[in-house]
Amino acid sequence: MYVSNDSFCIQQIADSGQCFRIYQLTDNIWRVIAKGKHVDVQELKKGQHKFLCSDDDFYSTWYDYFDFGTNYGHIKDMILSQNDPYLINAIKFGYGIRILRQDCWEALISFVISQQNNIPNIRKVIKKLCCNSEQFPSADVLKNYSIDELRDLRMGYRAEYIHDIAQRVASGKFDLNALKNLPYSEALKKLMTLHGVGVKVANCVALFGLHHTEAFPIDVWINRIIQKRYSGRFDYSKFGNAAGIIQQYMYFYERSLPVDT
DNA sequence: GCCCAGGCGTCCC
DNA sequence: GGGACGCATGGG
Repeated sequence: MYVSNDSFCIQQIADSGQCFRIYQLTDNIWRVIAKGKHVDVQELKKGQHKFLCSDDDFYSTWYDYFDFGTNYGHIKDMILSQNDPYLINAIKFGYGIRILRQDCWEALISFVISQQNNIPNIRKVIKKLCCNSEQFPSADVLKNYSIDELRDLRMGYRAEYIHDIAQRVASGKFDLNALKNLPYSEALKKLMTLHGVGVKVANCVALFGLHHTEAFPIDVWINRIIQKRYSGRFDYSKFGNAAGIIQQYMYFYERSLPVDT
């Protein structure tokens, strides 16, 4: 299945820090694991990819996952029209970034693990959590792990959070499915009732797991950008539903720059 | 040994 | 409501 799209780059998405289960197989092929299965994606040249799967599989699974129903060209044009030099450079650099439509549960657990952690390590822990399989453990499976067993997966102090969240979701005390019907601000509030989920993690779950693209997660990198490039003030709310996408362009671009620039 | 990484809960004011 | 602090782990 050939895909031609100027706003899609599998390498950039793999390195964008929004998902942790895309693995580089060769110099131009990446394996994407999601929804209990995988697809290998080959970059032929800029803006042109080959999905190594059937057309049926592409349209029933991966079209939605990679958010191909959204026109990122239009979103970029809207952002570019603001004439913000930093954002212009960020979009030029991260032209192939998109917001994936990930599973909410996986996003929740992944971003609890992500706190005070670095991306290579996050990927490693999640891989162990999945027992090297393509199936991300459900709440029903995770609830049976003891805190010590979770610690053995090198989660550190986050093991207690994961344990507690798995109990609450598996027991139905926390209704993950109900989250999907809530508007952004209410979903955020609900998420933050979970032990180990603060403002940042809740926003990541809202953005990557619930596709609330007005969410604007602020981690150490984004905070640094706001301090360094915007004198401590950045009004992301003016971008509305594009705020979360802008956040990804900024995050991806800043991390590519050499220090002290 | 130090500092940093897609932070958060707790304590204290 | 804000500021300091501890927290596991791995890499530079």
